[in-house]
Amino acid sequence: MPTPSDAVRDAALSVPRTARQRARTEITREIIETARRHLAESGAAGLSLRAVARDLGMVSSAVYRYVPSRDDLLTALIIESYEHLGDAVARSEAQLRRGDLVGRWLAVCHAVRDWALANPHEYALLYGSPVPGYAAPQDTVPAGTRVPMLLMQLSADIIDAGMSPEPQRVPRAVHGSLVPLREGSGLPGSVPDDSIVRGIMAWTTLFGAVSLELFGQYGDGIADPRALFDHEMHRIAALLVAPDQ
Amino acid sequence: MPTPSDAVRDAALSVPRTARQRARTEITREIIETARRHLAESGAAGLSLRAVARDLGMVSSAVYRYVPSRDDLLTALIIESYEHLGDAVARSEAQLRRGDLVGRWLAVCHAVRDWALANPHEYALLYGSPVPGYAAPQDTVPAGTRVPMLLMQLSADIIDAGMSPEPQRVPRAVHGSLVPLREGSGLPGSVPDDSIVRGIMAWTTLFGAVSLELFGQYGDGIADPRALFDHEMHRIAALLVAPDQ
DNA sequence: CCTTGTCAAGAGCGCTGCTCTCGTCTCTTG
DNA sequence: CAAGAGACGAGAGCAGCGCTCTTGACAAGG
Repeated sequence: MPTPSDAVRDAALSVPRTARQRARTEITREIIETARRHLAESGAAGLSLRAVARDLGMVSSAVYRYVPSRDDLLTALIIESYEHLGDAVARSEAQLRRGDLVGRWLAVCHAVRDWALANPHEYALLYGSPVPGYAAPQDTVPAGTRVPMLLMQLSADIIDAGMSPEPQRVPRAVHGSLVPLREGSGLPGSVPDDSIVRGIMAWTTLFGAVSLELFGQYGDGIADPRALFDHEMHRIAALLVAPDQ
Repeated sequence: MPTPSDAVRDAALSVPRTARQRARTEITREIIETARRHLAESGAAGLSLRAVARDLGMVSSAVYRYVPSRDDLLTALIIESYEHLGDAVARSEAQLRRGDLVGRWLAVCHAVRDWALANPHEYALLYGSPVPGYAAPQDTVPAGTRVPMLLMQLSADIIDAGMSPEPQRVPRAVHGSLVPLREGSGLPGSVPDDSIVRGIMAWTTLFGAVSLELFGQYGDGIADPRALFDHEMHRIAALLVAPDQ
């Protein structure tokens, strides 16, 4: 008695057994794929289970054999999109010399921005207002932390290279605030609070800049958003690694 | 022959003449008010013209005499929300001594965050993913730039007080990128590019921090978001005004 | 072979945004 | 003051949505 939730999971793992099960995971994958195409074209708000079914030549009720609900389909798309973004960023960042810390930071920045510009609806789904009530369940967390994790690794590398800026004192309350993050991320205890704060602020500014641009907050006030973005991220770089090179 | 768009505008201006017109602006205002209540409770996605009509004891088609479409209603709510946020921020910032530049910056930060926490759905409507296709027309621009304008004024005051940090060199492309913003904001030409960039980055980090927290990107990694936010904004303060006090 | 379980299809419920018509009421003009 | 022009509320209706339930056909396993 396979439930639709199982189908979504199996489609990701893709470990079929009988012909029935193979067909099942196959169709589930097709549904998610078609939904991803619709998402890219019309955005999350315009994603319709019925339209997806129509595209696949099946009737809407049949889709519910494979997907429990529209929200679950969106959740699957969220996870998939996080992975796509994570892949794009990791791929871009991996091309640089490990010792080129500033270069790696800038690579992450532009990879995020480029991906967001290429996939605006997906980015909006990930980082915009949470659409379906407050859907985002625990399933999306591991995928969603990939980019922040990558930045944490970069922070650790900066420390190892002895390129950290003069550590700044961090208030007691902030130290306590970071405890669950330390535990959840497996960050070595030797990383000082100051570095974590710097990492968070860098990620915050990166996210903020991309979102402001993509969500139209600049209006037509900024002629060349890429130039501004690049400059901003260069300035943040000075926050992350000491300028003495 | 009053069009529904006129009704929405008149409700804001409220200059009635005949009894008919007074009733018209009155009802239009009630519609927007009820819609704002629904927005606060269920979010933009859950806002239904029919539900608003039901709440007002009228039939759905009657609402269309006053509001051209759901998107226009949302646009009206966007403008109203921008004004509310702008009021809250301006009120909070005005309470501080003009010379207390860091204090004014922090007041703006906490006013934005407090308002966002108190009105999450409104904040999501303003700064989250643009819901209705790409609605946000020109009407929302003046209201939407209130907070950034306030920060621009703060930047100008910092310069006037001679408290600006050592100006940093700004690339040619970035200078050009800022031209339309200079023209649109009536900023005095004496304000250097560097100050504008600092202002944009401050606004970017403020916006990013509030959005990351409100949209659930911190997960449960941050125990005391307010403490972290306050600390981050203090650090940004050092970017805006020279630490020599 | 035959039972069990999976499947696609269709009908249907309640909701949505939006349009059109119709009878009524009000304001304005002759 | 009366008559025509215009604004209005109510209702029916269309197409779409998410989702549920029933029905009949098919395949898998005992």
